[in-house]
This record gives sequence, structure tokens and C-alpha cells, in this order.
Amino acid sequence: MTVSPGSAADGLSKAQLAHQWIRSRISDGTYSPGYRLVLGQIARELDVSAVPVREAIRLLEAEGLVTFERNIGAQVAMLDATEYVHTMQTLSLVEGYATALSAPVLDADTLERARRINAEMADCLDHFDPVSFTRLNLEFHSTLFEACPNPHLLDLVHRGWSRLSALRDSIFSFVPGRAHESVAEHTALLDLIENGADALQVELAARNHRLGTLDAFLTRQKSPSAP
Amino acid sequence: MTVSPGSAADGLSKAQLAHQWIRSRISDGTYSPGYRLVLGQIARELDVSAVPVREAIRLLEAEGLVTFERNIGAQVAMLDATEYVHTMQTLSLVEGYATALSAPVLDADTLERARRINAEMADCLDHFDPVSFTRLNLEFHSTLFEACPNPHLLDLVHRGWSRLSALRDSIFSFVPGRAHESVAEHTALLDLIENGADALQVELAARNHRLGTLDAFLTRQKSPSAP
DNA sequence: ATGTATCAAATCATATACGATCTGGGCAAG
DNA sequence: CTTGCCCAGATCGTATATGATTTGATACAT
Repeated sequence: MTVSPGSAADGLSKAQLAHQWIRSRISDGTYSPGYRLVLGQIARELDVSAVPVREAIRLLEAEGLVTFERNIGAQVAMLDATEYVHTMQTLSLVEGYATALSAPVLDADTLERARRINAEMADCLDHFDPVSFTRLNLEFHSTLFEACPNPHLLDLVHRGWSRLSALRDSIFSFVPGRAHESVAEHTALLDLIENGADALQVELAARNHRLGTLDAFLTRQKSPSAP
Repeated sequence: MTVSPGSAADGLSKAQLAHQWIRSRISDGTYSPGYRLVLGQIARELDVSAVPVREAIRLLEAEGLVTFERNIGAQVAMLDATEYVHTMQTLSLVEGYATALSAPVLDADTLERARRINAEMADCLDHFDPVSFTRLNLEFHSTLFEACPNPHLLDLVHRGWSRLSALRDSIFSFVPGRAHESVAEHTALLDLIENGADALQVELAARNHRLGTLDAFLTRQKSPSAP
């Protein structure tokens, strides 16, 4: 037998457990931006000591989900419009390149799968389902960039997505008018890849697709016609 | 009165102290790639307990300088040729974009400073001084990308450089024939920026400059004419 | 001789304990 | 009434202690 450190047979260290637990609380909004993460309090809730909780928080800090100050403590990172812009801009860069690097090694099956996901997204538009749409959107892009042969780069892409999805992405991500364009751009991107387009072309298409979403957000922010 | 946690008036936590200490040992080669970092041993050497050392190591892991495995421990990350390629490729991407974003906000003084640094680099070539050359190279590029308004992106650039410089960059970085081209490309890059070139042009110039160094390394690896 | 089970030392992961530091509120002086 | 000092509670940072896991060596059976 023998399980992991603690007693649960989950195979995770308590630090990892705390990490995921806090993380999920952040993404589901229980801990909203600015919320103060107190070691002892979280430790009691999870029935562990403060040490692994501290480690989890430092990890979350490295991921950019919380901010931390010495002798003060940690709080959930604020995601204001500026932060959002910077994160999206960075993601557009790394995701674009990762997609371009993946493109040559994608087989026909994978591309077909991506097309099906995109079709589902189109369906979501009809019976207005923003939650599924956002989920499928991640799935679609994952399909295209996961094959990226550069693990560092792939890690950066994951971190970017994770930052966005953890920090109440939903507030920002769904800009009504943008969704239709988005689906169309997906198709265009797939066509480029399928025709073996130049790496730079693929990269810029993927990058501009994301920057387009960002622009839509910025434009909408100025003239908030529909809340 | 009152200093930081411990007793030293350095204003750093012991965890930060350990972080820097281990880091410097890695960059000066005392801890070479593959070296096993044992908590208790380092803790004794620094005269602290294992807890802050552990935290320092987890941070170094997040920075990619060490690898870590649960219940096993940490060791200095191996930087083999593949790793080097991936790191350089990623750096070319983020540094290129950061430079392009910086370009519009660089004033004449800063550009002039960059030109002087590049002139110094040219001097280094004459009296063969690879160490200074490498240092000046960082200084030159820092001058161009530090003004980047996107802090996330800037952080990624710093991490890339830090990875390279910490992990015995010198082994790889100095490819004799490449240095002359490098100086010339620096001049070309400065010209582009000074003439207010398109962001994409600047980005690709900076990116290809770095990829050029990478190519030189790869080419040289195949035909090791001069050791 | 080779392979396998067992055990001890080394090391990691976590709990508990305690001093250091910050924060907020009450009290005194102006 | 305002301003500044001071203290108590809360929280952080680290040391020490202990259980859990790995690893390598030894002994035994085949």
C-alpha cells in the first residue's frame, strides 16, 4: 500500500491540494479579486498546517493569480482593464507563435476535430450559450497549439489562459458581436493551416484573432450600449 | 529600529536570501547542471532552517532554473542543446515583441546610449573580450526593451535572459563568426527604430537577430571546426 | 551468480511552536 | 475635536520536531 504524505489516497501533496483548492475558489468567484488570503484561516478550512498553504500561495503568486507582500500577506490579484489588456496582448503573442509552430505537425484528424469544435461554437451562438462557447473556444485553440514542440512556450500559453480563466474571464470574454467574427476567423485560420501556409502567416492570423477580441472589448468599454 | 524577521539588517527574508544565494551558486557554476540540491545541507550552510530553503527552491523551480520532483528533491536544471534552442526561441519571440512595443517610446538619448554600447561591443571584438561582449550585449538589448509598457511581457523577457545567464550561457553564447554580424544587426535595428519603422518590422528584426545567433550555434554544433 | 525481499539511513513533507511584524483602536496631549 | 503614541490581537516568518517516502545495501533463496 502506502499512499502519499498525508492520509488521503488522492496522490497529491497537501501543498498541491491547497493550490488547486484556492485556485478553484478564485476561478469560481468565491475569492474575488482583492480578497485577502490568510494562511491560518485557509489552513484550518483544509485541515492542514500553514506550511503547505504558504507554499501553495507562493506558487499562485508565481502564476500571477495572487499578489504577495512580505509580512503583509497575499490577496487575489486584481484584474482591472489594464491587466486584462496586458495579459491578452501577451497571450496573443505566445499563442500565435505556438500555433504557428504546431501547424506543420497537425494531422488531418486533428484539424477535422477542430472544425467540429468550431461548428459546435456556431451552434452555441444560435441558442445563446456563452458559457459553452467560452469552454469550446479554449478547446478549439488547445487543439491547435498543444502540439507545439517548444515546452517553454507551451507553458506560457497555458499560464496565459489560466490567468484569464481563473480571474473571472467571463466578465470580459464574451462580447456579443465579436463571437460571430470569432467563428469565421477560426475557419480562416484552419484553412491557412490546411493549405500549409507560411509560418508567419499562421502566426499573425492567430495573433490578430486574439487581438481582435481585445479590440472588441476595448471598443465596447468606451460605448457600453448593452451591459 | 526593528529589522526584518531574522537578525540581519539586510532587509531580506531568509527565503529571499537563500534564493539569491543558490541562484548565484548556479550561475557561477558551483552548482552545475544536474547537481542535487539537498534541503538540509543548504540549510546548514546558510545557518537557517529547511523551511525557507524549500521556499527558495520552489521559486527557482518556477523560474525554470531547477527541476523538482515530489519526495525526491530538486536538482539544477540541465541545459542541453534542446533546452537551449527552446529557451532562445521563446526569448526571440518575447524580446522581439517587447522591443517593438518599446520602440515608439524611446527618446533620442536612449537610442544614442544604445549606439555607444554597440560601439563598445565592436571594440571588444578587436581585443577579443567575449565576457565583456556578452555583458554589453545584455546591456544593449535591455536598453531597447526595458521601456516596454507591458509588465507581463517584460517579465517574460527577464526570465528568459535570466535562464540563459544563470545556466552557463557563456558555454553557448559566444560563436566567433557571429559576433561581427551581431554588431551590424544591432546598428540595423537602431536605424529601424530611429526611422519610426513599422512595429512588425522592428519585431521581426529583433526576433531574427536572436534566431540568427541560435542558427549560428546550431550550424557550429554540426561542424565543430574550432572548439 | 542472479534476482528478490527486507531493512536502515537519508531526505522530503508537514505539524507544531514561537518570536517578529503589522494593524487597528483606545488614551492622552494639544 | 484632532493628532500622535502605545498596546493588544492578528498574522507572518522561521525553527524545531515528527511522520512518510525513497534509496541503496544486505541477506537470502533459487
